[in-house]
Amino acid sequence: MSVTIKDVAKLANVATSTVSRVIANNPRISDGTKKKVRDAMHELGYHPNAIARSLASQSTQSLGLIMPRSTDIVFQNPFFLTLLRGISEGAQNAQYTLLMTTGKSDKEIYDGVVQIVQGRKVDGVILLSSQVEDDILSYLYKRKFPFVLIGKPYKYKDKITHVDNDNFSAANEATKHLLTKGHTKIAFIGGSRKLTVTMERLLGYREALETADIPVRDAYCVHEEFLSSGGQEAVKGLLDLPDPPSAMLVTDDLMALGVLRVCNDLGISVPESIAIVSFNNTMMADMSRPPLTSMEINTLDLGYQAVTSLIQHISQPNEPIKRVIIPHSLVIRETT
Amino acid sequence: MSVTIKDVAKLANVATSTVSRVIANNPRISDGTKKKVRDAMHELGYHPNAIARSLASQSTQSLGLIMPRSTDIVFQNPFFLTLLRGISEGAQNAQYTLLMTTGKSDKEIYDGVVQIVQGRKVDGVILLSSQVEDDILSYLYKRKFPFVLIGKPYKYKDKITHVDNDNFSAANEATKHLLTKGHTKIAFIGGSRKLTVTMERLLGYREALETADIPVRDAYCVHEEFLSSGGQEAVKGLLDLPDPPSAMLVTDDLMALGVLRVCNDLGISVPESIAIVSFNNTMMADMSRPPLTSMEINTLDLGYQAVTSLIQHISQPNEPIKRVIIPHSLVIRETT
DNA sequence: CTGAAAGCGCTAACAC
DNA sequence: GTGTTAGCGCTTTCAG
Repeated sequence: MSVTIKDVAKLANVATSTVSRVIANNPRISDGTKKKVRDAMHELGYHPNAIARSLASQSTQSLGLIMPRSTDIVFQNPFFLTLLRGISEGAQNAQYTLLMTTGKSDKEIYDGVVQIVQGRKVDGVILLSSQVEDDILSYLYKRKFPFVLIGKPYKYKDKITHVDNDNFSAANEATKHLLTKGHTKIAFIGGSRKLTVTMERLLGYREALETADIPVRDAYCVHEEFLSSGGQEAVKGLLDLPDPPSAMLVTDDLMALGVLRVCNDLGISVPESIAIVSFNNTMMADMSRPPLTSMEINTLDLGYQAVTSLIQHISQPNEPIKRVIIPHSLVIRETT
Repeated sequence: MSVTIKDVAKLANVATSTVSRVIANNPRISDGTKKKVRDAMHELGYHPNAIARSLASQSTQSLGLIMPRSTDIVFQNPFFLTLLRGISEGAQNAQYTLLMTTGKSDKEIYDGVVQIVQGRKVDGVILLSSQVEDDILSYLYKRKFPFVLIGKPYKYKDKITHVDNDNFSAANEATKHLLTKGHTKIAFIGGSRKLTVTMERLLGYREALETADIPVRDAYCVHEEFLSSGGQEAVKGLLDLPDPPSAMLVTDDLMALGVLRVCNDLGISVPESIAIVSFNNTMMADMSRPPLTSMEINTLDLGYQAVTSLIQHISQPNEPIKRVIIPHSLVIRETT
C-alpha cells in the first residue's frame, strides 16, 4: 500500500503520535523534531489519509450539498450555477470540499441525504430551498445535524440557520414598479406553491395590489416549474383569459424567457403590450432581446454566505442561530 | 455516539462480522439470521458509517470532479451545468456520490487534487478538459490513479480512458458550412491555445480552408477565455483589421453571444454582414436574437459517458483503455 | 516535549 | 453459516 504515518515515524525515529502532532502543527513539538519529521515526510512522499483521519477525529472537512428538487430542473437553470459558484468559493476558502448528492425523485434525494448524513461523510449540509412540508429539513432538524438552509424555513424559523432574501419585499417592490408604470392588470407567474419562496413572493405581490386597491384575481396567479417551458405554459394560459393581464411578475429569468418567446411568436410587443419583471438577474436577463428588467437577488452572495454560516455553525455549535438576509435590488432594463 | 455495528450485534446475538455480512448482503448468511439482524438494525435505527467502511474496505463510493480551469470561468458557462447534469446522472445511477474540488489558481486546483487523491477520498476522478502540458493529468497518470478525461489527452493518447467529440471533424464541418455559404474570409475565435480542444478545432478549421484553397491568416485566429467578454474582445480586434472577416467560427456559445452583442452595438447585421457558427449548442444558442447556428456536441452524453467509463474502469482495472467519441451535429439557425 | 496504547466503526481472512 | 481476530491509518488520552 501507500506510505503511512508509521513509515514516517520509523524513518524519523519518533512515535506515530509525534508525526500526527506535526501534521496538526501542534505547538508543543520542538522545532527540531518538526523539521526531522517533515523531512521524512518529504523523502517518502507522505500524504495523510483523509479517511483514516476522519474516522479518528470524527470530522471530514466536507460539506454536503443537497438539491431538494429534481436535478432535471435545477441543472437547467443558470441561477443554480451562480449559486454553486458562491458555495464553492466559500468552501474553497475554508478548505472544505463539497459532496453532492442528487436524485430524480423525492425518495432518491431523501435517501441520498440519509446516506451522507448518517454515513458521516460530511460535517454539515447545505439545503437549497425549502418546501412548506419539508421531509429533509425535518430530518436534519430532528437529528440536530448541522445544516444551513438557503431560503426560508416554514417551521422553526428561529431555530434554523438560514440565508435568504427578503422575498416579500422584493416581490412587493417589483409589483410596485409595475404599478407606477400604470399597470393594473398584473399577473403573477411563480414556481411550485410548495416552495416557501414562492409563497413569500406571492404575498409581497398581493400586498402591493391590495395597497393600491386593486383586487387580486386568482386567475392571474399561476404556478409552473422554473423552466423556459414553464413560462411558456403560464403565459399561454394568461393570454387566453377573457381579460388578459398587461404586465407579469415572473419569479425566474428562465421562465421569463419562455414568456418572452411566446410573446415574440405571437407578435405581442414587449413592453408595449405586455410588461415583464423577472427575478434572479442571471446572465440571461442581460442577454435576452429585449433585455429583462429583473430583480437582482445576489445569488453569488447567497451561496457564499450559506457556506460561511454553515462552517461557523459547525465550529461553534453553541453560538446562536443565525439568519442572514441578502439584499436585493431591481435592475430596470427594457421589458418595463 | 451513534449506534454502531456492535450494538446491532449485541441485540441480535451475533458477531459483528455477521452484521457486516448482512450489510453486504452476503449470500452465505441464513435467511433467519438475516432477518434477526435486520430487525435489530431497524429497532436501533442503525445506519452504517461510510467513513469506517471506506477505511476498512479501501473504497469510498465517491468520484472526484476536477475543473482544471479557474472556477470563475467554468462556473459562468451553462455548458458546464449541462455537463454536470450528465455526470451527476451517471453517478447517481451507479450509487456514487460526487466530490468537487475547485480553485482559482492552478496551484490551488492541483493541491486540491492531491488532497482527494492521496487522501483517498475518492475511488476515481473525472478531469474536465486537458491542456497540452497538463500537470494534473501527468500526476494522475503517474500515480496510476483511476481517472477519465473529458477531452483529448495530448500525450499517452491510447493509455488514458477519455470521452471526447471528434473536434477536428466538428470544426471542419462547421467551417465547410460557412464556405458553402460563400464565405472566404472566415475567422476563428477559440479558447486558450493551451487546451487540446482548441488546437483540435483549429486544425479542423485550417484543413477546411486549405482544402478550399483559401490561405489561413494568422490575424484571423484569436484566442480568448470562454466568456461573453472573451467573444467581445475577439470580435473587436477582428473588426479593426484592414480586411475584416465576413464569417466567424466561434468555439463556444457564450463567446458567440459576446460577438453578437458587439455586432448589435455596432449596427452590424448578422448574418448578412457577419455570419457566425458557434459551438456547444447550449440553451443560449436557442435564446439569442438571432438564434445561433451552433455545433451540438451532446454535452449531457459527454458527462454521462465519462462517469460510466470511469466506474467501469474502477471495477475492472484490467480491461483495456477505452476511448469514447460522442457524435456531433450542426444545428443551423439564423446566424448563417 | 514525546511515547505507548487504546480506540474510531467497519471488513476480511481464518477458523470451526 | 457464523465467530474470532487482526487490521485499515490516524488521533488522542494518559504517562512520564
